[in-house]
Amino acid sequence: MEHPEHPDRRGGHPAPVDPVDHVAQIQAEWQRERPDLDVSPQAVIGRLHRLADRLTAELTLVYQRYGLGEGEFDVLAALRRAGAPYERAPGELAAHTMVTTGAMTKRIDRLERAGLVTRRPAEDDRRGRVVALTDAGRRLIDEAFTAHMRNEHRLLAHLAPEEAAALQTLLTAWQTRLDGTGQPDRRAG
Amino acid sequence: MEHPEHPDRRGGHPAPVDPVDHVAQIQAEWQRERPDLDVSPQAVIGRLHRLADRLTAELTLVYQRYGLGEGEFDVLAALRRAGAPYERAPGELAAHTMVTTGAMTKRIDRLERAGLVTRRPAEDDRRGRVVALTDAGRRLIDEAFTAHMRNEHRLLAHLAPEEAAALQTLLTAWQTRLDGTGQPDRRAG
DNA sequence: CGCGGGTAGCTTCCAAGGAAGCTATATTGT
DNA sequence: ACAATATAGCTTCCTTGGAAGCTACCCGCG
Repeated sequence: MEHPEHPDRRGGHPAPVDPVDHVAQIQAEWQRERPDLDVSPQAVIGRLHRLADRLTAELTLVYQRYGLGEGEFDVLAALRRAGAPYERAPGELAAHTMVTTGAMTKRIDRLERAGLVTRRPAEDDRRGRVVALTDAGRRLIDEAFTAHMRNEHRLLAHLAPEEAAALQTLLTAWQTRLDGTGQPDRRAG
Repeated sequence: MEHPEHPDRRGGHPAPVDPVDHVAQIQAEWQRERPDLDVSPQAVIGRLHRLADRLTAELTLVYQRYGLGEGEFDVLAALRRAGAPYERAPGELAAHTMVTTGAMTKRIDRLERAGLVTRRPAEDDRRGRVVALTDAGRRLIDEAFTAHMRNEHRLLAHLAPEEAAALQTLLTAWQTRLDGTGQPDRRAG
């Protein structure tokens, strides 16, 4: 992406934080180099991406404290959310967590190896499998999710309640409208 | 992540779009399973992530039309933005695009193989390298970036100007405040 | 009954980055 | 001047996920 989007990435030695505002600086450079273009959308889209990545980095820190990656956390949370007996089919989990079934197989592999979930054949349909939280898995995700929510509260506390509400409204509206008429950009090159 | 966050991922057969609102549904499930927790932050953080991923998916479609991945697009854009003669050190590019130098090496490898950039030794410092856009590279990124901005305008058009302005303000404020006092969550377990 | 399409999960291969360490070179302190 | 340290870029290995295809199985229809 041109993106001013793309903030942090996670580990490594990526860039220092910019003084004024990285996005604004990038816009200024484009202004100079391509004065024929109106790059104002970057102010929103770029900042949205940077903020999302920043938040992801913060949230990931908590997952790590429980020995979980983002993917594993997602799966455990989906199982926990399902309610007792904390079971779901791999395909359901894939749909819920928005990854392919191939990715889900591997996530479950890791969680099974860690003793956090079990995998057994489904009773009715012999193609099917049932993934279930173990006791250790349930305890872990309960603890981790509690810490996760504490963390989200902490992050959101930087906004006043009205600001948070306004932000939520705008995000929901945009998403909804994209889903609505949202045909992708079809124009040729 | 628990995340309602994590929307689309890109390819594959990930989930269908939810009727009401995936995030709201997830919140309801947590409400039932963990009534002791206040999961309201998900309404903002989750939706932010879902929207960001949705936008990324849309933007990626345009990069693909030019045979570029997100990473390559970023590098070409950073070089183009630098102004004539469109040159930068790999380390600068890594910092600008927020990836490790290892990732940058590989991006440059791909772009060099595609004939879009060249790599030559720096004159003053014999450890250094200079990455430069080729003519083909400059032409491609100029075209691709034009299409990219068209695409961003299209996506942003779903918001009224005042909405976009308000969103930008909120995003900037949040990011700034996170950068400010933003110590990560240090609490143990 | 048994054939054929659809479905579920898994496997294999590939793409892209991060982490850490290597090499060559620059810089700094004494 | 020269040893110690820092820096630039690259390389290697590992992780994660997507793409596509495989196998087993279900189910409906002739």
